Amino acid sequence: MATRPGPQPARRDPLLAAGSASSIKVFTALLTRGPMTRAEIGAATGFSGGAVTKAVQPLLASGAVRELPEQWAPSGAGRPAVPITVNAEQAYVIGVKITADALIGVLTDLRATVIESRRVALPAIEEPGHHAHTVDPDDAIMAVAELVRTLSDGQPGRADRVAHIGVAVSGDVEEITGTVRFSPLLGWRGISFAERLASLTGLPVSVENDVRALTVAEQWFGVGVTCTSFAVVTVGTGVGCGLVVGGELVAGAHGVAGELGHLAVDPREPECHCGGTGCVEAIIGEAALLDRVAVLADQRTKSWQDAVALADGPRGAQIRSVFADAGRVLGLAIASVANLIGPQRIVLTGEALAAYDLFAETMHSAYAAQCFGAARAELVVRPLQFEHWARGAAALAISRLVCGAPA
Amino acid sequence: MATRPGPQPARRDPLLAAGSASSIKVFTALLTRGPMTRAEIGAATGFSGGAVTKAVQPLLASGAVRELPEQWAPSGAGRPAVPITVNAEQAYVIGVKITADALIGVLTDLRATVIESRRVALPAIEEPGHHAHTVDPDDAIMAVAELVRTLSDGQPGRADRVAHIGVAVSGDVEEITGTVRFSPLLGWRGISFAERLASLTGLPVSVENDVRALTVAEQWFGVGVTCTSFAVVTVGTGVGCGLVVGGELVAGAHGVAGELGHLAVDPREPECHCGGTGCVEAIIGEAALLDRVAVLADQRTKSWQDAVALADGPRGAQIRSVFADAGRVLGLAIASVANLIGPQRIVLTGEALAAYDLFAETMHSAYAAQCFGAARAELVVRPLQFEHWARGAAALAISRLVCGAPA
DNA sequence: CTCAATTTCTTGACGATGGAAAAGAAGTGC
DNA sequence: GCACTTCTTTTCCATCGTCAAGAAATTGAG
Repeated sequence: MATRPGPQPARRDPLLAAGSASSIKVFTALLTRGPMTRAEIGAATGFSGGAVTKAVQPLLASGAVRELPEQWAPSGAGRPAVPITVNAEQAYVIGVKITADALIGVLTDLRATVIESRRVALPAIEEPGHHAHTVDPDDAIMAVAELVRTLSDGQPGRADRVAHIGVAVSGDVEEITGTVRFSPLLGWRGISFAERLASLTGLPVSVENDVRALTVAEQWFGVGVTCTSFAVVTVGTGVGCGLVVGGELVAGAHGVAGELGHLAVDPREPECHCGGTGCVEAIIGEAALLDRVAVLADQRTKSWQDAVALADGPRGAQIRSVFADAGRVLGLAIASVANLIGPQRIVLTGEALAAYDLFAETMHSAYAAQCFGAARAELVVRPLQFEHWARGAAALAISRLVCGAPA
Repeated sequence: MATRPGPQPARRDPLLAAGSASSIKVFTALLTRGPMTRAEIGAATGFSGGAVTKAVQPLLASGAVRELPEQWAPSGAGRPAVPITVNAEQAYVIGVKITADALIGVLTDLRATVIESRRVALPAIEEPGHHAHTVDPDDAIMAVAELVRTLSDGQPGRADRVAHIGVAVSGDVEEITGTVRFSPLLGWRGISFAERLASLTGLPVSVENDVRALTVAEQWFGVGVTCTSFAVVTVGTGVGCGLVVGGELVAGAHGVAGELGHLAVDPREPECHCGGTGCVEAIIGEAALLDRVAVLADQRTKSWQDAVALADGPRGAQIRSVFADAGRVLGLAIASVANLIGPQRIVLTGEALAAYDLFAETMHSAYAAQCFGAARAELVVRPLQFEHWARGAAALAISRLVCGAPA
């Protein structure tokens, strides 16, 4: 293997280089559960007071956290508590989501608050015999590097603070090495994405499956703050699912897990592209559903929004019943997750939420009916903003930055 | 709450009372991975040599483990290694499985090797309006206590060594307190089983859901020895599933998990007793399947064996196709587990394996077809002996005895 | 037989970790 | 100012596990 020339992978990583295990624990607690006083940190982490003081000291010294002018303290009797907060702007991360036709990139602070977001179109290659267009991996990597540069240079001095890049790709990703094993959507196979992007940008790069990245975002900054066991269900082009059990993201022994889209729910349905029969995705995935709507409306539909719009037109009743039926299937699929894993909560998100009003009722009732006993996890519906996927990638980057691991 | 009189709950537990965390780790490694030399223990647990020595010392002193006359060492150069083994007979446990019409109890050593097993019939109560008979909980507890006594007294001196009782019950069990929240099969609701049995026997008692107990057995003495992520699928009266993810048994946020029997796989099927539609259990559970066979054979069938026998009689072809169809559904259900969790292996067991030959082919092909990509976990088919459920309960007792926790 | 070489096991010093308890700090309420 | 409360810091200590040195027990070569 020849060493690739170009900017060295600088590895600016060690944000918490001085961090002992307890310091990292305290830091992540502060990062995810907002400003807290030392006493609260102790309660939240289970550490004794003394241990908290010891853990906080190096964090203060390194500028990772700072004390707040105590203002908002409830000020009862006793010595006033000093709230401590993470210096969220001490470092930035960039998250990029790669879709078949565009890149979406966000620059966020350590709390995953989006500071700037950008979308750039990707040139598509029409491949003969392939119904969807695919993306050239070299083009994509160059374009991501360019996008990273643009986001980094948005403000003077900003570039120095960008500490990590997270990339979210649909498909099978080997997270340790940041290699895209296989992405049907993009037509990629065995692309050493992280390595190549790191060498182009000089920054550490983490690559993950998009649904899993979104799940990491929930784990750190969403329902995971109060839950050790939850699922994230996404419905859009595909139907996916990220699982956190016992506080840990479920990776799957062979890198595959959360393939909710390929549960078999109806033997009458035709074969799915995966080789299975009656797959959820083959019924309520974008392609299947929009096709069905298009046939009824006698008009091509390119997005969930289009389809929703048609539900008010002629044959609206039939179109609405297509959505209602999809809602039922989705409800059953979510119930399968609840029955099998028993998570505390299930977050529902994805592009299909544009049609939420059209399928909510049947989804909820099918879900409620199919859930076994007490398995009925609380459903959290999370409408998807266009940069959410990229923010998931940013959350991935933050988690790597804080906890270390793959680069 | 009046304190119940009778023999005190003696809590003979502290088998490893002197056990520090590392000692317990070493002990469980020895228990589950057989005799090992100190060097091997170090490799297996990740401890340094010194740490192993220190951890082993108290175990040797307390008689928990012993050195073996080194015989079987591969004897290369260097100081010969001394294999160390758990004193499996230093303590016994008793595992009891409660079914609707009988108790099955086993006495095992610490390696879950069955030393003696017994089955006693339970008097059934016919309840008006209830299609199956139920069991009076008081009768059952008395009968279990009696069974424990019988197994304990099988040999002089044995009773003193019995250290823990595990009980496996179908249904919803709160393991912490050993309370049976709801068992439809037995018709129980809110029975403080562990507490009452402990007070009757003077021994610590752990109660668990039967499928989960079987899963603990696999975790400690089965596939779990080489796997940190696996599923146990049982098919019999019901269809259940125990999950181990990241080395931890999945309990479910509300105590419910692994309800594989209530995945929806076919909207054409009638409603299941759980309120869902197209549940796996309503298609291939004992009741559903035997009914279908009975109709075809024009003859009542009471067990899987009966049904299998009929497959050679008149209308055998049709009966065989019933099994084949059940195999297909089972294959899809198992694939759902594989697709969602991505375990390394899936253990298939349960009474229905009596009919394995009749459904194996369709099951395997449906499983293979429905598994998404690399999710195809290795299937381990584990024919069920009649005391396996009870041995699961014993494994539960061992795990509690060694790791502490609920009593 | 003697002597390296080798591997296993033991021991003791050391650093890291985190808890308990006491002391100190900084307020409130009277 | 004084008691009282609560938060934070400090000090001391027990535990844990690594490291390095050395003791023990064997093989195999000379």
